[in-house]
Amino acid sequence: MALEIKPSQALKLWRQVHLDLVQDAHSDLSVRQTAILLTIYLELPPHTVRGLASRLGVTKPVITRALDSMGKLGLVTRRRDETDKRNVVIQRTVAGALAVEHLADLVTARARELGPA
Amino acid sequence: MALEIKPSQALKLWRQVHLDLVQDAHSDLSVRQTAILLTIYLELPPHTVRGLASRLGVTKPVITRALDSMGKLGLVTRRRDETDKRNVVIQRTVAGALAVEHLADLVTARARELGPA
DNA sequence: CCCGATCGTTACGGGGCCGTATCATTATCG
DNA sequence: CGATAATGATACGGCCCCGTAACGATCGGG
Repeated sequence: MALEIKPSQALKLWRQVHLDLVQDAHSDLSVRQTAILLTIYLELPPHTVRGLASRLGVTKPVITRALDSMGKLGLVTRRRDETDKRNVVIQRTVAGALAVEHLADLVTARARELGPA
Repeated sequence: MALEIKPSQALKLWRQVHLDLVQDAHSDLSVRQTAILLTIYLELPPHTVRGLASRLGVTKPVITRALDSMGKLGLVTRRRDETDKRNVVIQRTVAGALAVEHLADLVTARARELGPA
């Protein structure tokens, strides 16, 4: 059951949601951070720094720094893996889940307003 | 003719396209720059710095700097308005149109791959 | 004609993110 | 036990973006 969307509709949707994001003071996430956040909340745990780095095709420091920033915003938490203390397990938070849900609402709402052109 | 999309589909779409953008070396635009680019290419000309600033809810220097960056990438061009030499008219370019088209293809392709959940 | 208003740009200080290289900690294997 | 590998964090230098404030150029009304 694929989602049929015309290129012009896709652009309108993309633009409108981005306008919303720019004006929303709480949405200060970069493209990379958004990709990380959604991967954490959509793919099955556990998530590690290394796993996210290879999944996104970026270096590990990118993930570490993004987790620092998102941690300050309360969107994710880190905990050491007790079975292998080298690993760090990234955990979801209530605030993070709310942010993801907010984004989903934003996209669906703007999609609903799209015209046929 | 609204576009019906479920929240879970919206999130999957958003995530997948963002993963593509992160891995695409040519896509180095921030959220703000993307909003500006799409506004220029989707809304009717003429576009001015002041108009874009008020449309996005940001200050004028933000627009000026974004146009500088996007100009270096060849995505837009500026020209002084001869009738009122205080104004600057932002113009589209072939490279910018291609970039917008590429984004549209990306979104539509990923939407087509979505499952029903 | 002049002075205020408007437009876009630039200057400044601050902060964030990047990639590479390196580090400390921990696990693994001979 | 000791050497090696693996994991995540940190240091460094560089670049880009931000918001505020100021600036030069241009227009327009009195």
